[in-house]
Amino acid sequence: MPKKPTGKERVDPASQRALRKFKAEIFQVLGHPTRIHIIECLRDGELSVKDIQLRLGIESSNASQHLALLRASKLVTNRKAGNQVFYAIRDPLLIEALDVMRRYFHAHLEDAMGLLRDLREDA
Amino acid sequence: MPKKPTGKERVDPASQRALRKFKAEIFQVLGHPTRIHIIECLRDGELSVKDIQLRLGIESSNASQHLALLRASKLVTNRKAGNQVFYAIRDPLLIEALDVMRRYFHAHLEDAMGLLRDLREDA
DNA sequence: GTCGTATCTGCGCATCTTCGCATATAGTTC
DNA sequence: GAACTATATGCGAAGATGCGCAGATACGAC
Repeated sequence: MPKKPTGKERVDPASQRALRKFKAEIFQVLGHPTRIHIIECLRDGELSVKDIQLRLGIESSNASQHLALLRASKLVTNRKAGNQVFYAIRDPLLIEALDVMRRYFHAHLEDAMGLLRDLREDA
Repeated sequence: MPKKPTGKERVDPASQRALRKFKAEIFQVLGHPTRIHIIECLRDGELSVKDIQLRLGIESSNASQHLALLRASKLVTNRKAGNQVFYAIRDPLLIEALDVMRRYFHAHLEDAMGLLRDLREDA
């Protein structure tokens, strides 16, 4: 997609709308603490649903529902192995993007919650 | 503050939970097409509410509500100038983060193609 | 086949979101 | 002061979301 130095690019407005909707859906999927937690757990490799459920301390149905959302938005992949299903982050680019977001979060933590000034993150 | 001196976790779980909640709130604010649109419009500089409302073609109350959310989450700043209020992106780091996300979005545009097709069929 | 475990899905309920309309507040101009 | 524009806020309805529980499905062990 070449960029035109002219003022306005002529792109189909419907496509623009659809692209924004697509972006918003991705962000919305990321917009829940449990799903953030799941993705953070998957950062270092795949996990079974049971693993995730135990780590987060949630109902299995709840885990399933969140995983279904992550699956539907193509953020994760699922691999069936015998009795269980293993989930993993689909594209390492997502991790990279989240790392940049993490820089933003930490730069503005104090704005939103001054109580957590002593928060540290292990790299 | 309950801390685990095990060496495995260096941050207490309550803070971790709070941090995830904070991240989720930011993502959720980004998780709406209208707010995505507003931020994209503000990319190149500040705009008044009226400008935004006209560009997006939405009710002024609707614009105000979305801007209130962006304001509450500290993603934008608002500057009152006489009769009107100008909004701007607060931290260029957000733009940087969104650019990385954009790379992710474009890498997975195929996933969005289904959306595009559905939208075209509606129109 | 039966039993036990892992995962998913349907349902009901409570809560949150989003929109437009109406109204309120602030600033400018006369 | 009145009249006008620009933003913000309250309200209510329609829809979306999240949770736990119960039930369904799939797989392995026996």
